[in-house]
Amino acid sequence: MELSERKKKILTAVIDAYVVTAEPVGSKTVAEVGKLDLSSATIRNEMAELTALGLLEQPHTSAGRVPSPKGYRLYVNELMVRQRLSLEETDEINKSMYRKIQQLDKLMNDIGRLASSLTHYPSLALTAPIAATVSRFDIIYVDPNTFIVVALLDNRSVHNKLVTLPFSMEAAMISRLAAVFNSDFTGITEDKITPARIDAAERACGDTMGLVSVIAAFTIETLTTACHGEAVVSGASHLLSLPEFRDPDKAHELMSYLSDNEHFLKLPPGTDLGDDDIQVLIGPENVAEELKNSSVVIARYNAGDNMRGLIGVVGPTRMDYSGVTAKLRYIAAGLSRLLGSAEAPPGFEKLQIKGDDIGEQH
Amino acid sequence: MELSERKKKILTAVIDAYVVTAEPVGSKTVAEVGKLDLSSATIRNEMAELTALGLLEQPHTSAGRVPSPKGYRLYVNELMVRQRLSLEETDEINKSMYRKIQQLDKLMNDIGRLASSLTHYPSLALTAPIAATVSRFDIIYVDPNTFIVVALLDNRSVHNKLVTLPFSMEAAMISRLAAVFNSDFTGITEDKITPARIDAAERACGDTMGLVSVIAAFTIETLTTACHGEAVVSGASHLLSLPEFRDPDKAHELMSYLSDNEHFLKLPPGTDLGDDDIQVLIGPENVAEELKNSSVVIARYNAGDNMRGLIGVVGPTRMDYSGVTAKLRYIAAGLSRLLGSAEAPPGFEKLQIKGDDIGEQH
DNA sequence: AATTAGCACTCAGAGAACGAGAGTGCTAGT
DNA sequence: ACTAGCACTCTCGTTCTCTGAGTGCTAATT
Repeated sequence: MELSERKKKILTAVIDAYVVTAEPVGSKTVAEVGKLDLSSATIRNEMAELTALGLLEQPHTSAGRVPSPKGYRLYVNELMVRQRLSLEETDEINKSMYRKIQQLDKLMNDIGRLASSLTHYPSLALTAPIAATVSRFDIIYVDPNTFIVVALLDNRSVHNKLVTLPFSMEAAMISRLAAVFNSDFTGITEDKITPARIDAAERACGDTMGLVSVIAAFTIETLTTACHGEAVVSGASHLLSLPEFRDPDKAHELMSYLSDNEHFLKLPPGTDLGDDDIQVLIGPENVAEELKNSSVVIARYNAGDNMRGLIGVVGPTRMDYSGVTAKLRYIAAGLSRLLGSAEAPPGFEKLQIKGDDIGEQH
Repeated sequence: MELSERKKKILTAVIDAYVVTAEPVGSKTVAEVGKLDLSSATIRNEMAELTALGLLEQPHTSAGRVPSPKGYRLYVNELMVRQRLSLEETDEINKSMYRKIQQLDKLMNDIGRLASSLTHYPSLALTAPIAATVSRFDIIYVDPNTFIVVALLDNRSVHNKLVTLPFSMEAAMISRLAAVFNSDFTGITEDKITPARIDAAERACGDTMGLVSVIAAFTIETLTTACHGEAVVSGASHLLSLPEFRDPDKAHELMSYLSDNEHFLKLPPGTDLGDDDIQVLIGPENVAEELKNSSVVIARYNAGDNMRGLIGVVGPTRMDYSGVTAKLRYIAAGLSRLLGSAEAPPGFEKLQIKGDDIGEQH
């Protein structure tokens, strides 16, 4: 069933007003802000019909109307104008994004923080789990008791571990270990590292001291954590300034849910983002009980096969969907662009420039 | 002025009761739980005197008494019995601590979470800034456009960076770079890496393509972040279950303060932990305005020269100081022990065992 | 037929009034 | 030195009332 143009306008007006005030919206208010030249009585009739359609709700008989989840859904799908960010906003995003791109491990944190401070909602930033393999091992001999294992993964991240031995060992062993690992442990996923394979490697190296086991264990650990995906939640305290969370119990419920970020690791596979790279989950559309009264907006970023993930915010169903989606879309696009350019990854030029900067500072 | 034994007992009783109920404590309650065989009237008189001494406070005339910060201070300094942890508790701590000790970078996070879940207060975990130097460089040639820089720091942590070039370069350059960096950039702190030194290194290597700059910049970055110290706050949502933070504004104030963990980076130098490795800051003793109504308990861990830091919790002044200090003390001691044993660092034996485990699983 | 003005009705929320109960300080008695 | 008793204080929860925003409906208007 298609809504009349007028009903659409009224629904939009109700949502717009409710988003800023968090108070039920009356017919009079709609008449004023809605830019329709109608009396409040006419609007009352229309609003009654919208309520009958389940797009609006009435907290109690003599109160104004509040958008229902279904109403928000319609708004998000059809009515919402795709907002453009102001120059100041894009500027701010760009600046924050380019600044800290260097440390990739800190990136998720920073992006989350950015999203949160931009939208004033708690944000979540997560990387999708992707099966990784080691594409190359190097083992650095430090002293007879110490060596460093370096593993270069196929997603171009580098991991290392310092190994200290309670006995000494000759340097030749190192090169044997490196050779064996490079031939037998590269290009395979974590589950392929079987005890059989480890045994074979031990024989191949003539290792009687468990060195192969140590390196294999490090490899397994590296691959699992690399695959694991990670979730960070930032800015949870923003919730407390929202009227819907003035009830400390409500706030507590959601915040404890958010603080266990394991919950969100399960998110990416389940959610299909469809054509657009953004998805809005309104109130009861969320599977988690704790989120049934809140909305989640997530945008996907996609930096080649190496790195994918989501960036999103959590807020009350009364949310500035237009603004939030615009901001998240922009951040995600930036992230894809920045990380995706595999040829000039985390900043060769930038690093060089940074070197120069330092040169001038001193 | 020395308090009579009886007054001490009464003060202790008031604090003990207030800690669990968060309600002003009346003379009758003290008479019951205080184990003194006195009538409430006598206790009333004593409590009046304690109030006059500023150790107790009265929210209003016809209410019971509440400990003042001064009262807590006295309690913490003299009255509090040093609590022993139960076997279950130490077990739990030990288990959680040994489990995840492997990934040193995740450690702070996990320890913070542990402290928080144990005490039910928000926790903060931070590492002290310590000047670091590189003790050894290695550069791994991957392909003509790619190499990996590995830096072993004097605190035995290893850092690396994958560098991708927009042009190709011969392998010989790599060894020259490694040699120069190992001779000229080891054992020096970040501020010694001057443009002059970089220029000299560039000439020494015959580097015209800025490779030295890239590596130098990486070194600087590594050293500064290694020095920088880090702070993580976990479990902030615990605040919301406390009666003193039922007022959302109060909760919001403290939580936003906590969520900006920069604040705590400044903490360690300022605070002198005295003889004992634990410190309690009660209410107004805190410098930060936002903490004037809360207490902070911090314990220091010290793992040799390589790693020092603090682990602490934030809570209302009404806090189970005895239990919290005991737990933090235990965690900090465990941390010192675990990290401090530089000879068997992040788990050689454990890793080996882990390898075996995996062997059996498959 | 669509819109509007008018009106009676509903109901949440703010404020006043009130009583109960916990706790106090003081006095007089043990 | 301690305690029993008592008058007094003050918060907190309850009840009650009143106000006002907002509604739905009807009758009038365009």
